[in-house]
Amino acid sequence: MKAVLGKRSQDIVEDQIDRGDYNPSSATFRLANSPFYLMAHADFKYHEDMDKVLHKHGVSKPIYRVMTVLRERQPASIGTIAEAALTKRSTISRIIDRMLEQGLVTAEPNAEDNRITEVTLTAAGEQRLRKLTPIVGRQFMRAMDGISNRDIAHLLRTLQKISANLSKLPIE
Amino acid sequence: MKAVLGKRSQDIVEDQIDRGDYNPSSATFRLANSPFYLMAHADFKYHEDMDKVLHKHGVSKPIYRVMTVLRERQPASIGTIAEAALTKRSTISRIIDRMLEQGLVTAEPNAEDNRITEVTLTAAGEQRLRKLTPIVGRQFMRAMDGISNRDIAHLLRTLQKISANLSKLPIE
DNA sequence: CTAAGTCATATGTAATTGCATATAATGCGG
DNA sequence: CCGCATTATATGCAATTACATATGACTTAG
Repeated sequence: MKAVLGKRSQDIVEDQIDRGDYNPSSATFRLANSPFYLMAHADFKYHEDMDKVLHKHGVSKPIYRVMTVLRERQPASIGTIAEAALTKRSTISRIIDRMLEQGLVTAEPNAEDNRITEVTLTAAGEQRLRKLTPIVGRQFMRAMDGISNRDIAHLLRTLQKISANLSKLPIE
Repeated sequence: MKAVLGKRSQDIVEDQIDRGDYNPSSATFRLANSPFYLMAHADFKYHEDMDKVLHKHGVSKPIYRVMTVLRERQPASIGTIAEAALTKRSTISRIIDRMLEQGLVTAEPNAEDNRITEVTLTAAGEQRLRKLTPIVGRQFMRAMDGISNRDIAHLLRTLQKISANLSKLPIE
């Protein structure tokens, strides 16, 4: 593609052609400048410290994630939880087993469709979650130190666009 | 902190106090507006499709991640790879075993310090990586569709700040 | 120069996850 | 109303991961 008058060719390359260094297929690509690597890195560090604290309260990372999903919509089916928690259904099925043993949730068949298992937080589950919330809140504040709410809003918009793009039909 | 003349109090609250809805301990918090959930979601979707394609080429997600680390610095020790690949050392040790079986890497003890295992991509490993690169590149372009390079640069800066914050001393 | 301490990796074992499949319930075409 | 396809979950089994610990190599105090 040729440069257009009034717009530097560099801009055209950067904005519309190949994403330059950002593209993992670029010769000058570096992980430290890769959006997806940095997302994974930030998410990893965020949970790394937190998991240790959560474990002291008998809650693993996947269990915590299921609890946060249930906080928003209850009751929820195994499939719904799996999708929201980014985990396979069979795995969620077993995580719910562990949560049942701990008395954190109940699991009842749906009255209208007996195939569906409806999972609900128990009072104990709700209480456990409330206990953990401030810990997670502090970690969040720590992560966002020195970042304006305007920048967080911008981050959200970009991440939402990326998620939406990737929910369209896949490659190949 | 007091309001400063010339700055609306709303800005002060939004920029400096409690992060409002973004904070996981807020009563109005929603996963769909949570930066860390969205990072995990975007990263998950990004790899979900890609892994299927990579598997056809005999490369799993962790193996691919190790290869991208090695592309940047070679040779690299088990510990170095583990840190960069966000995976435990013992796990990397076994992943390298599998890569050795596939002839993707060599592993030699460091001449000066015999404890260290130096891992290097073989010619076959380099070739495999080159073969996969355009596939990953297409997935990246798909993810970033409709997002300007300016926004990507902004995203990077914010993610780098978050990572830096989380690399400081942990909570509790 | 030696013994204790530290460091890097490897490995035994247990737990977790995912794939493939089984089971059971619902929906639908005829 | 029947049988076949589909859907939701559960489970046997294999692979992966992590924790705890072992092994071997370097480092350093004395």
